[in-house]
Amino acid sequence: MTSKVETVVSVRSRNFVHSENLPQKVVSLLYGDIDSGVLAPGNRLPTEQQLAARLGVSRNVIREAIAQLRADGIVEARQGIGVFVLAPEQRAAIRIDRAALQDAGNMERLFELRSVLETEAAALAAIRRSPDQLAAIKAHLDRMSGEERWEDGSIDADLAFHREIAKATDNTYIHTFISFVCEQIRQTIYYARKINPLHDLVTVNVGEHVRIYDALVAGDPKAAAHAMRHHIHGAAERVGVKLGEYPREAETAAKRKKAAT
Amino acid sequence: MTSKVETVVSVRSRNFVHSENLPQKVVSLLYGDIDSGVLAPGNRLPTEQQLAARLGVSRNVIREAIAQLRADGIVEARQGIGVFVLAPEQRAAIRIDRAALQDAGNMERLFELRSVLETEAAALAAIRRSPDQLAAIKAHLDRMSGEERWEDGSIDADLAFHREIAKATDNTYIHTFISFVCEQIRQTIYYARKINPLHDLVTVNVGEHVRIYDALVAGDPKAAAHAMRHHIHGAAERVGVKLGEYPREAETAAKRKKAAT
DNA sequence: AAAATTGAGTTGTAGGATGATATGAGGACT
DNA sequence: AGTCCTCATATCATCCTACAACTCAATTTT
Repeated sequence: MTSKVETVVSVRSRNFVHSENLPQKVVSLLYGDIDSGVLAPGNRLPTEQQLAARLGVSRNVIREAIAQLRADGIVEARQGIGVFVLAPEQRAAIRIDRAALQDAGNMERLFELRSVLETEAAALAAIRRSPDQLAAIKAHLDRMSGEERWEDGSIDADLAFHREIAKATDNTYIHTFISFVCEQIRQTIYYARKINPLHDLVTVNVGEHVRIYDALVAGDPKAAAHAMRHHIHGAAERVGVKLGEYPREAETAAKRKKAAT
Repeated sequence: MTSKVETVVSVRSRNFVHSENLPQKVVSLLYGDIDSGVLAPGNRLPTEQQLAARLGVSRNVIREAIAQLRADGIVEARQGIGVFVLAPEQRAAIRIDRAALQDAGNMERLFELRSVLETEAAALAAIRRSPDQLAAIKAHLDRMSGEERWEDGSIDADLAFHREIAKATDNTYIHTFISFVCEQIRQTIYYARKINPLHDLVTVNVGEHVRIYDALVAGDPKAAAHAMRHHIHGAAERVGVKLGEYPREAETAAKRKKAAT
């Protein structure tokens, strides 16, 4: 078999809460210990037997959990010695706790990341989009417009619209990252709709998308970036999140006080 | 025990041929079958026992391998039925061969993503950075300046500088994403130095960093973004990659021909 | 003192046994 | 005939024991 070095970007476990595996629980637990510093980088994990005994599961479950951590680059297992926590620089693993996304503050940060990524992506897409990609983007836009209310289909079309733009950047990495974020957004929206019914501002939403699309057609990166940023800020507000001022256009914000973390 | 749903972005590296695990081999094998279409989306995998018998390993090994595929969102195991290959849309898992990073084109895309992310991050950091974070950034800058040539230590300090800025955005997601990209960059640089010795333009490099730092101190997001963008384009050139024009400042580029993907 | 041996501890692999869950076949009842 | 129930079967999920391979340190031997 090939000895490739691969990079895997993965969205783990969709919204099925139904039956979380035992190994998954162990993974969450160990992740928590590592994040909270109980298990610092360089530390050795308890032995598989100890973990099995402490958590009341079999050693196989522990092994599957550790296999995942190892696959994610969080720990390193050395036969005959033990399992060790890797330094954050080495681990290069992103973990987004989806439960944390239900916090409004985290949702705000997620939308901010989205703004950062997609604003520039729109500018790139405006320059590079092919006619075919324009058509695909238009198709999603039409599908979105067809919906009367903000239903699931509309959300799917909305996100597909954004993914298509990301694809039009002709940059796999940007596409990958934005797809990833979009998936998070989808989960977040599903949750947000449970706690408070969203405003049915389809008209506004579609209008914002149309402006983005027009900028792409015109091949105007500046306009595309601006329209995208405006849209994402609007979308954030519609799910109950208020983003800060546009960083690039509002230097005055530099004077506001910032509490140290 | 918590019932968290998690999302993980991970770098998996199995270039170490020395001790490739049995489960890793099985993962590679199944990945290959899925990629090549032998196992199409919707198909059911052979049962654990069949796989174990066919590959001559124990079921535990098969289980660990499948657990990883499941963690990556490639397959879905349903108790009592079997393990099924997910459709690419559902799987939301993209595999990037790191060998591809050694292609100049991919390196260019990676730097482009970096530009997208860090430009905006610099603007945010200019607004939000705390005094402590400024000090930390300065420390990395000094460490970088101390090096005579572009050695490993200098590279580490360089990347740490960027990570610290990402951290100063006060946005965990942005920080995480940029850290991830930085790690890819590090791998890329190590490779790039093998094929052709890099230019030792430490002075230039440090100068660019100083400009970024000054903008952060001044709290000027526009200047920070501009300095960062300029720096990343310069850094890309120093490793032999020429990025396109600044998308936001050069609308004229919209007219250039673009071959469809 | 240096080298070889031994032993304990740990992860890696093997294989069986049992529980949980989904599917489909067959029969009983309406 | 159609519906519902029960049961056998297939499969994953978990548990268990045992052994192999590896590392390290203490012990013994040279």
